[in-house]
Amino acid sequence: MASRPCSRSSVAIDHLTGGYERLTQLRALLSSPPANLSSTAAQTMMISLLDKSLTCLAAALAELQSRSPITDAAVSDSKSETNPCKRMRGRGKGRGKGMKKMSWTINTTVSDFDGHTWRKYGQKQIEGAEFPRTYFKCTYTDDRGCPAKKTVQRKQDDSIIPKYEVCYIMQHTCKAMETNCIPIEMDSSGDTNRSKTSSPNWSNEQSISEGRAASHDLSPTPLPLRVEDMLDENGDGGESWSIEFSLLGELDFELDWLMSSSCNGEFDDS
DNA sequence: GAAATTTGACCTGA
DNA sequence: TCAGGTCAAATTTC
Repeated sequence: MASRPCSRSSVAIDHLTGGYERLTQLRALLSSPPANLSSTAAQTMMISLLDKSLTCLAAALAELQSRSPITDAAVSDSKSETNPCKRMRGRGKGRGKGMKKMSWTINTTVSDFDGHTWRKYGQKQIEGAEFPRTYFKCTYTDDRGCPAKKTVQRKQDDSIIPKYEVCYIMQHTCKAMETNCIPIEMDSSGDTNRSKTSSPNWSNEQSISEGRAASHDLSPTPLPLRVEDMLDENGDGGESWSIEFSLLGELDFELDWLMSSSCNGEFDDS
């Protein structure tokens, strides 16, 4: 049983708490929408709340990533051959030093919420997968040397809303994350300042935005908000844990933290 | 014209 | 040998 990661970082807890509070407020808003608000304004507020929740969660992830001790337990326990996070060994041109990188996965219906800009650099049909895997790297990889990458794998799912497994690899060094938990401004101006910087173009039929759009079609019916902290029970000492959120029965994302780094702090061989 | 995306080829670890 | 990650030229978009 891995030590509870929450105890490692009060900052991460703060971010998680902030995200939870916003989700709670969102639920309250859905349960009893203010009568003086138009449906459009209410939806705008909901979207704003949701976006801020997501940025808080992303900030928590970043905090945990930057503070977590390095261990190779998770890597050695990699079982999933289709999970890029658990398989990353630096294949490809000019690589091959056996680099192992910090990574974590998020199962989500909204994969473009992380507030970063990404450039697609590849797409690959993965064996056994119905949909191709898409490879992104930070827009600033070239000019700022930011090592952050992510892969997006649409998962086979019978539901209408597509689900994606987003694997983040390495942390952004290009800029401070735009993920600080900002005090909620419960205005109804309609200006949500929604982040439009991430994933500017989801290629092909990969309508990731489609999932986002669907997620915005929120029903006023109060639905359960569930936050579960599910620590890894493998008991192998690996720094692996996940937090699953299920919001409104429509939006869900699972933070599957995997410390897949074991190179004594050398995250990259570049 | 610059930037981003597409896509086939290439490379490497398993 | 194969699967998967990356490169880079061609193409598309703004």
